[in-house]
Amino acid sequence: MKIASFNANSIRSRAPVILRWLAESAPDILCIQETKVQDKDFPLPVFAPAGYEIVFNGQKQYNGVAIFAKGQISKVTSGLDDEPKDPARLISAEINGISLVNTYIPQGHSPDSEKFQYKLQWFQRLRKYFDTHFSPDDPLVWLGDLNVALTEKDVYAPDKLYGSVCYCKQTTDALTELAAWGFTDLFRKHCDLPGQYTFWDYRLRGGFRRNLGWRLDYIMATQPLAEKCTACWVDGEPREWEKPSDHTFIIAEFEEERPKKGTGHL
DNA sequence: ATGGTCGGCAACCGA
Repeated sequence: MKIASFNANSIRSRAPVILRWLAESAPDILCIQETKVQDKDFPLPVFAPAGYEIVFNGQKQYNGVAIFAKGQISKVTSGLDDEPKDPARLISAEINGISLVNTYIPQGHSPDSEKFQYKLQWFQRLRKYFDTHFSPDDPLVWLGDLNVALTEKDVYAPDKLYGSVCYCKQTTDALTELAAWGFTDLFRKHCDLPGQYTFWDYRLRGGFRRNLGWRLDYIMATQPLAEKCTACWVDGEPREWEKPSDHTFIIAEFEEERPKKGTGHL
């Protein structure tokens, strides 16, 4: 069983990339952020041949989240509980007995801005959301573009970049504290290497080739699922795609539930 | 090089 995450930066523009990746990687679940499309314009016919059930919640121009799944999707909700709910930044569902929370956390603009305070509040509100709806004992996956690089291994130039909205004390503390609710960072569980990124700024010349990246996209899981995770890796070369992008895919693999011996018919 | 390039959408905002 495989679960993946991808910031599409426009699902309509990135559709050919997503279709090809789905065919190659065959995830059971793919969560997408920054679809940048209103629900009435979501390109369902484009993705129909891939054979996924799709749920989504978007808005005009910015944000937007979606879940693709091979299994049946149930209990779909959007947004945080309190105002502003930000329904185009959080979509939750249940698939094959697993709860999923797919988030696109605010980027923060600059550390001295109101938008940065809003970003920090988002982590506080998300903790309340987890407290209200889940227990750390539930099989729960929280994934998406969290807009935080957790440690010096997660950015290309930690000394130079420390203090930016996606890598500073407030944001790394916010994510560390929220993860302490009961989540394991599945990528870090399996790989201790620096230089493993999911985002490269378009504006840096040769940024991908020079690996001037950030690890901003995560697959987090509670203990019952984290212990079943057998691998987690970043996948794809986004500057080489037919529609080059600034994010790449992250994917986690879990043990299949196997029928127990001796319980079948002879 | 304290820069620059995308996407949506039609002048700029957001990343």
